[in-house]
Amino acid sequence: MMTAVESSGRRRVTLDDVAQRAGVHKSTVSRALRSASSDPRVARIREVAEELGWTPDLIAAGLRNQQMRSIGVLVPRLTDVVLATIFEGIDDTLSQQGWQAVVVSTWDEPEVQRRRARLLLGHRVDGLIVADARDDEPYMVDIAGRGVPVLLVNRSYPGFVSVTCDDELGGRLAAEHLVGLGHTRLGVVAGMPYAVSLSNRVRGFRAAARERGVEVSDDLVVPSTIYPSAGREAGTRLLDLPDPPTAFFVVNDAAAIGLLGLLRERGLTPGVDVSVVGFNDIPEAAELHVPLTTVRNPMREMGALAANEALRMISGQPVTSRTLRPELVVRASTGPR
Amino acid sequence: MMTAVESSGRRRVTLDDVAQRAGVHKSTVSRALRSASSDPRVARIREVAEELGWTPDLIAAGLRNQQMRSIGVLVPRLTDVVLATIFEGIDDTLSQQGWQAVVVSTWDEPEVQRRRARLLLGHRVDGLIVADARDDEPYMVDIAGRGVPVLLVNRSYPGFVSVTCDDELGGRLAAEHLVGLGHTRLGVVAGMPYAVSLSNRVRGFRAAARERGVEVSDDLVVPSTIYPSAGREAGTRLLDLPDPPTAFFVVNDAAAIGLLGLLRERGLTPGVDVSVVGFNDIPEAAELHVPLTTVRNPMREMGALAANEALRMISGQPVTSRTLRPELVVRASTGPR
DNA sequence: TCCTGTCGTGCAATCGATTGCGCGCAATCG
DNA sequence: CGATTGCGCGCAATCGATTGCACGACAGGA
Repeated sequence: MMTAVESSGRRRVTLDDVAQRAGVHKSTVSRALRSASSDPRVARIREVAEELGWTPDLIAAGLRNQQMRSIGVLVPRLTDVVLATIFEGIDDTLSQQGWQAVVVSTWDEPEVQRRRARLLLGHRVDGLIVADARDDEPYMVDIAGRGVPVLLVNRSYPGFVSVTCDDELGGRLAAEHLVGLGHTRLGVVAGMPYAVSLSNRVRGFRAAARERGVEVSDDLVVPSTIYPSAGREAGTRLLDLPDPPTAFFVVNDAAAIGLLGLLRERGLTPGVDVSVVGFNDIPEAAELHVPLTTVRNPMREMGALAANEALRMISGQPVTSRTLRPELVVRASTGPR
Repeated sequence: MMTAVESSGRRRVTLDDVAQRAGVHKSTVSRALRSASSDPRVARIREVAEELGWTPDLIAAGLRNQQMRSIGVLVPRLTDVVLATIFEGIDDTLSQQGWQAVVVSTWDEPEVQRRRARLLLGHRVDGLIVADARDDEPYMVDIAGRGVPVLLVNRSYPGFVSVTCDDELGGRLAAEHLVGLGHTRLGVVAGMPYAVSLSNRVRGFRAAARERGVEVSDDLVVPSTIYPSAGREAGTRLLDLPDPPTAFFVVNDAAAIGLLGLLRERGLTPGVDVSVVGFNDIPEAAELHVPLTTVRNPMREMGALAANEALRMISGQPVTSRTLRPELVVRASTGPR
C-alpha cells in the first residue's frame, strides 16, 4: 500500500485535507499553522499537516493577500559576471528575508525589456529592480505609476531612486593614476553610449584628466561593447592613430582583457610599453598573465543594498538614491610613461 | 484630470472593470480576449481592455488553471559562467515559448537545496530543472513523486532523466591528446567528488590513459573546488611531488587558469615545460596569455535542450536522457613532452 | 406556424488560503 | 445562581480569471 507521500502525480494537499483529517475547519487549520502557540490542539494540527505533507500554496495565498513576496529583476544578461554578481547580491539578500527574486535577461533590447517587464507585472511581483536602464529608451518610465515600486541598480536615470557605483569617481581615480604616472596621451574604450554607468566613467575620467592639464580629445574616445572582441577592435583603432595613446582606460574589465590580448600580439608589454586600466575588478583581472590595474566596483554590495532598498520601498518607507565608493586597485598593467 | 492609466498606486484593472465598461459580463470579456475572431463586438471589447490598460493576472489564472507556465531551476551559483551559460540557454528557450524560468542559487549545500526546492514547489512551478545534483545528497529524490516532473541537467543521477555533456568522453579526449604528445606522468585536478559531471571526466581520463599504457595513480589525482585558487593549491601539491607530472588535466577551466598562474610564478611555460588541458571552453580560455587547450562543453545547447525536454515531460510526452558531444580544442597550453 | 439547431451570453462554481463576523461555550464575578 | 466577559471556532466572502451549463434569440426547414 502506498502512503500519500509515496504516491506520485496526485492532487495537491490543501488546508481542507488537513482540516478534515484533524476534524476541524480549514480556517482553524490556517490559524493554527501560523500561530506561535504551543497549545496541544495547535500541536495536533501541525502534526497532521506534517503527516499529510502539506506545503503552503504561495499562489493562492498571494492572490488572496495581494502580495507575492517576490521582486522582478531585469538584467542585460547573466553570463556577464558583473550582472551575475549584482544579482547574486540581490538574490541572497531577498531569499534570506523570505522573498523570491525572479530574474529575466533582456539583452539591452528595448522591445524585450518592455515585454518581459510586462510579464513580470503579470506575475504580480511586488516590486521591480531594473539593472538594464538605457537613457535613450527609458522603458521604466512606462512601468512606473503602475502601482509597483521600481528601483534602479547599476545604471541610474533621472526621477528614479537608484543604487549605483560612483562611476564618475571611478573614472577620476583611473585618470589620476595614469596622469600621475606621467602619461599625457590617453585613450578611452568607452562602452555603449546608452549605458549611463559607462558614460559616467568616461566623463569622470576626462574631467579629472583635464583638471590635471591633460586633454582627452574626442578622437581618442572610442565606443564599444563590453566584450573582449570589442576591446580588441577599439584598441586597434586607437593604436593605428598617427600618434597613438601610451595609456588606456577601458570602462570594463572584459574589454580590457581583449585589449591586453591585442597588445601582446603587437609585441607591446602592458605596464611597460603601454598602460591599461580596467573597471569592475572581476575575479579574472587578478589572474591574468599581466594582472590588471582596475577600479573595484562593489557589485555584490550594490545588489544587496538594492534589494534592501527595494524592500523598504515596498513597505512604504522613504528611500533615496545611494552611490557606493569605488576603489583603485593597482596591479602590473600600469607603469610610468 | 487624471486618466486611469496616469494615476499611480491604484487598484489593478480586472476583467470585471473591462466588462462593466463594455456593458457585458466578465466571462464574455474573457472569451473575447482569447478568441481569434474579428467580430466587431470582440474588437470593441479588445479596444476597451486596451484603453483601460488591462493585463492578465497570471497568478489568478494560474490558480484557476492549475498551471503557471513556469519552471524552477536550481543551480549551484550563477556567478559561475558555466552555470550562467546553461541557464541562459534554458531561459531563452522557455521565454520564447511563453514560459517563465525561476532560478535559485543553492551553493551546492544540501540544506539550501531542499529549502529552495520546496519554496519553488510552493510557487507552483510546473516542473523543476536541477543543475546541482549531488550524488552524496540526492535531494531530488524527495522531490520526485510530488506531482512535478524533475529533469536533471549538467549532472546526472540514476533514476532521473538528464541532459548532460558526455563527460567521460571529454576526459578521454584529454587523455588521448596528452598521451599522444608523449606525456606519461599525468596529474589530475579532479574537482568536487560529489559532482558526477566532474568525476566522470576523471574516470574517462584515467580509463583512456590506461588503455594507452599510462597509469594515473591515485596520488596524482587531487580533489579541489572549481575556483582558480583551488587550481593553484592542487597544482602546488602535484608539483611538489618527488616525481611531478609533466602534464595536467584540470576538470574545469577556472581552476586551470589558477594552475597556469602558479606555473608562471614557478617559471614554467605552459605548452613548453608543462602541458595543461582544461574543460568547458569558457570564453576567457581563448583570451589567455597562453591560450588554453580545453574540452568544449556545449553549455548553452545543453540548457536549451534541457528546457525543451522539460516542457515535453510536463506535457506528458515520454523523454529519455540525452548526452551532448564534447570536442577537444587544441591551443597553446599543451605541447610535446 | 412550429420545431430544431446554432450561436452568443450570463450565471455560478472553481482554484486554495486568508480573515471579519458572529455564535456558542466556558470561566469568572457579583 | 444568573450575568458578563472572553476565547475559540465555523461560516462565508474574497482575490481574478476561467469554464461547464443553461437559457434565450434567431434562422432555416418541414
